[in-house]
Amino acid sequence: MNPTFDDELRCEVTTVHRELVEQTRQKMPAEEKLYDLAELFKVFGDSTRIKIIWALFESEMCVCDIAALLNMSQSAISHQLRVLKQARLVKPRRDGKNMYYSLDDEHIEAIFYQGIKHINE
Amino acid sequence: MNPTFDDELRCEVTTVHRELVEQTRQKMPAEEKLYDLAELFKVFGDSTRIKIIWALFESEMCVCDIAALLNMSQSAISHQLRVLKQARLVKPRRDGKNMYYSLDDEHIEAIFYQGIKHINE
DNA sequence: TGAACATATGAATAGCTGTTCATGTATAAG
DNA sequence: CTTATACATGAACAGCTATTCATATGTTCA
Repeated sequence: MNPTFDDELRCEVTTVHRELVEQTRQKMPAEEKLYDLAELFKVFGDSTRIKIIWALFESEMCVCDIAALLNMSQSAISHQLRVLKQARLVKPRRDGKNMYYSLDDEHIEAIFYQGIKHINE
Repeated sequence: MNPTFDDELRCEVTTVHRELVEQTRQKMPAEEKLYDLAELFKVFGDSTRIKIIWALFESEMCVCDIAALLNMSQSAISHQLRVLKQARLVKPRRDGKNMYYSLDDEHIEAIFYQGIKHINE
């Protein structure tokens, strides 16, 4: 069942550029893609996670190293590592009692680099 | 006053790689930079704002166009445009009763492109 | 000037998020 | 087997956020 024209262009006010809106609607990526993109950036949108990732640019680290580096509790770091792992941004490696985490994506640096360029303007 | 060695390496557990932690600490950007970076990504971390930005890749649009395109209220869009404006990601242009918004940053596309590459893996 | 339109904004609220605390699980060593 | 260590995890809670609702501001036109 197609939505009606009114459904697609509902707006409290009346000055809508119908053609532009229709064209843009058709060029937009699937709703799900845009949602996933927002979810990815949401993961980057926390300074603790940003710090963890930046630390891992340097080297893989165990949980306790990261906790000491950021002066935060082991539990807090572990929770955040789980978020990063679920987003497939870091991956764990067990060595005895320690879990070593490292970056699992080659795009992160490019994303951060562009972000830095923006905030430096 | 320098913090003590204990202050810098506090961790509930004991296996800390002191040298690595110290080296990494010195290579980390200033706390404020990392905070600002997180704030920037936080702006991208909402699907409504992602959709607005994506729409503006196509063309500048007035508030009502965007509201119609996303089938959301004018007020909701206006609030989000304010967030984007404060982050210096969009800029407004008045034409009569309408406010036209357009992108105000050339890094956004590169950031989104890398993000898309990650979620497509 | 007054009415209609387009947008902005403050208050309120429901839903989400990051940390802490307590506790569970996995590994190593004696 | 027991203990200690390193990490994970569930519950709880405080703080934040995105939307709605009501209303204000700014612009055009008659």
